[in-house]
Amino acid sequence: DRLIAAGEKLFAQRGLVGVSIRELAREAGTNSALISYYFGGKDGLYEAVLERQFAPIASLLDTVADLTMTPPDRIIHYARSVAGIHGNRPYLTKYLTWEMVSPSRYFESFIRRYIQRVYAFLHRAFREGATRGEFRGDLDPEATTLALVGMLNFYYIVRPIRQQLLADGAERERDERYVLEAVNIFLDGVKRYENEP
Amino acid sequence: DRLIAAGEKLFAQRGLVGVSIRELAREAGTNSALISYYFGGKDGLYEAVLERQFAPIASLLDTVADLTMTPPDRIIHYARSVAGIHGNRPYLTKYLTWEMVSPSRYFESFIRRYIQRVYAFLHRAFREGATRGEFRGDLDPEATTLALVGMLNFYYIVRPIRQQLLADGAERERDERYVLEAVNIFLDGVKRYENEP
DNA sequence: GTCTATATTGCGATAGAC
DNA sequence: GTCTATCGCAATATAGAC
Repeated sequence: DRLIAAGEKLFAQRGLVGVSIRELAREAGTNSALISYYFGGKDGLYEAVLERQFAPIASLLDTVADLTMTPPDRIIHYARSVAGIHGNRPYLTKYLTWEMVSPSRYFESFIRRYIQRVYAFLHRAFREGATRGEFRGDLDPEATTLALVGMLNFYYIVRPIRQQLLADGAERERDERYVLEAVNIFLDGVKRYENEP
Repeated sequence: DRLIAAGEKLFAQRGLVGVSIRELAREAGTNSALISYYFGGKDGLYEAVLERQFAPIASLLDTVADLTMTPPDRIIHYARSVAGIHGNRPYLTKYLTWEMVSPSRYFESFIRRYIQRVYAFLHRAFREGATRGEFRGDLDPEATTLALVGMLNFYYIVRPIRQQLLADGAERERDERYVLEAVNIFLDGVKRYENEP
């Protein structure tokens, strides 16, 4: 549907309250009455857009939650998946950020759930890694989780600003290099000392 | 001025377009005509609020840019300062995030300048640390800078969500613990290997 | 300086033609 | 199913009383 495509673009740029139904209709090449007809109003279109944006995340969380992998491998796999998701969905970070800075009425229903699943997955990996002696035992799992999630997500939040500073193509490759380097730093900082008891 | 105080609170919660001058006037206990009288309109009030929020940052950047310190100490000092600033200015992260997700017309004028100064400071610390042999020589300074800034700033972005998950007081102390632990992980991940040439 | 009252514009939603 | 026209409302800004 062209209206959803228009919504994905405009809501990402200016948020739910920043876009009018007339703009949405113009972008989609139709009229504003169809938004009410198909989605019951502007909020309904926004909800449909959110669902489209977050739909593939659940399945990728399933893939990454393979507990036969070692905790460090799980984290590396997770980080690579994050890069893949954001590569395919350039607006996803925008929606996450919009919903964190000013939650819509749809935040509680499923965005919060996605955040909790990611958090639980990483939290568990850190606890298991510490038990198995792969990670330092003195780390607070909550802080460690937030540090990793922050390193990875903030990169995509500042992406538009960064692109203005360093203009050129090959962004996809640059994103992958960043994720690998960040995880590298993180895992070196998190791993068990050689002489730790 | 009570209008600025009202603006700091409401703009942080719902952004520039999400707040009406009537709400601002009600929050300040006056009427909406005074916003135009004193600030020339809603945008002018928003600009005044932004200036108040970002004013103390420049001086703190000066403090932290003491080049007699070693690069690792500079980074620790910077991280502590970040925690201090956000402790005193609970809305600052909101304004940074709002301006990153949907830049207002004031973004270019001084928010971008603040970002560039922080970036330049950290970038320089990493380059010098690598030259002096305190940090690994194979790290990309840009990625390293973004990883650290992301670890620290993302923590404050998700702070409201985290507080709902883990309800209790003593937040200030928890913030400091997080910053110390994150920097610890980061510096361990970034430091020169023992047997590196 | 501070207020009320109002002019003007743009919003979301909908009625009704086709 | 898609359009135009419009209703009712809330937005910002301002004129003018005090």
